[in-house]
Amino acid sequence: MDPLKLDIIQGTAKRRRLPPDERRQQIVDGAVAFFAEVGLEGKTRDLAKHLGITQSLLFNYFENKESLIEAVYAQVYIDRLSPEWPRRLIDRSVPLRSRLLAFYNDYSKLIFEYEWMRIFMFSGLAGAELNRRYLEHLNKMILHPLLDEIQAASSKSMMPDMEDLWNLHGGIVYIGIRQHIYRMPCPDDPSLAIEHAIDRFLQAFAINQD
Amino acid sequence: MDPLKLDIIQGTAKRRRLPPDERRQQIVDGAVAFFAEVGLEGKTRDLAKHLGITQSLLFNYFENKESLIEAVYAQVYIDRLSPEWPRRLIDRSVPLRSRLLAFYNDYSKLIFEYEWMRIFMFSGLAGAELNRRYLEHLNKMILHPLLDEIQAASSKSMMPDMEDLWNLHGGIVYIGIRQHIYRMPCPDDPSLAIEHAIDRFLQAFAINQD
DNA sequence: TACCTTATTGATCATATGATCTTTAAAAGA
DNA sequence: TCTTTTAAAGATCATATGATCAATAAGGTA
Repeated sequence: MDPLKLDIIQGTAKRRRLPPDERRQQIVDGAVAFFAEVGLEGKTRDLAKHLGITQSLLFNYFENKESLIEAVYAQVYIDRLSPEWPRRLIDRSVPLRSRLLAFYNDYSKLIFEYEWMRIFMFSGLAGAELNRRYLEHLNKMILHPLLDEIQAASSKSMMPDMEDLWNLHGGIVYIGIRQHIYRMPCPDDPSLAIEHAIDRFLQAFAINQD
Repeated sequence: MDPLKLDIIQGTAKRRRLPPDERRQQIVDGAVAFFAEVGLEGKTRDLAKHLGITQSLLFNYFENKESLIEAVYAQVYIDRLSPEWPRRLIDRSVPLRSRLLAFYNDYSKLIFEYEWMRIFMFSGLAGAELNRRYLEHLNKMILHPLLDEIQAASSKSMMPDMEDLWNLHGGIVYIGIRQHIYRMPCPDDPSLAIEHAIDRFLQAFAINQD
């Protein structure tokens, strides 16, 4: 076991000086894990204990609890939506099915993480502005272009609308909700379920599934 | 405006005696609305203010905050899963599609309620035992029988598994999540989206959609 | 090694919070 | 109208919690 960890448990840990940037990052990392576990109303004393530092040290790096949570949000939300996807999703040199599979397999790897999933849900329930912005961004940069692609590829007699696409999206995201919010047993690898969901969707709109 | 409500706002409300059963129910109803809004860590003083009573009165009716939350859980969870559905879902005198439509239209009416949706999510994140039991019950009494029905109706070459059914279920439930957790604009009536999702599902498994 | 800078600690404050208990008064019955 | 019962309020307690600040010591530097 890490000797520092052992010292913390035994209460015999010596005071350790870290460069401010490093300590700050350590606190944010710990806060992400901590708040993902217990929610954003988790107590600063518990977080400090979890980190093996004093509670007062937290306020040396963050003005108050709110700004610490802002840093947690930033760490969790930043770069979740890769700027490459909007381009790749509309690249018609690649079959639509391949694009959908590639996107949702990448995307699920990101959002099916314990910390992301739970902090997203906690912040959503709390009505966080960042949450709202994220969903608007997802809608505008991913889902709308995607709907255009799917509509372009589908037969005119049965075009999907945005609500249909949300259904595809929601069915996939729900795997992560089952796993990390409800802690239900789930497949280790969701890619097969994702593939099937995408294929059912494409089939319904008579889209070539080669 | 309700004169009592006005009195509460103006702080001129007179003390009102209610029969204990009635007051208790009033507290539980108020607590459901209150905790759905702010989460289970909402403060008893805020709840009391919301109800127009003193904070101490809460503890006249509930031993502690935990037992009040238990009462909230009970009110929200009890009778959500009608005992009729397991029977109706396996009634093969009715077409499978009709059974699915009837079930999910009924079910969505129940779970797409603001209070239910949010308290379910709050309690899920908190790891409440009742939440776990509810999902096990849903799995055993609804989804498993449903899978049997769908498998019996589908062509042998492509049978859905439980993960496929969770995908259908999740895609539908996600409408409520978008609406009440993320507060996104959603269709007033989800029945069309539900119908389309069910039809895509049935089509994929070559099930008669008459 | 001695010194200096400053990261970290420990003590402490003000307020918030769940819970308790005595006092008050609303409503029913004599 | 007076009395009785008890629902409800008001005062209060013990602890929890976010935040502050002076004291301390780790680790680099001369």
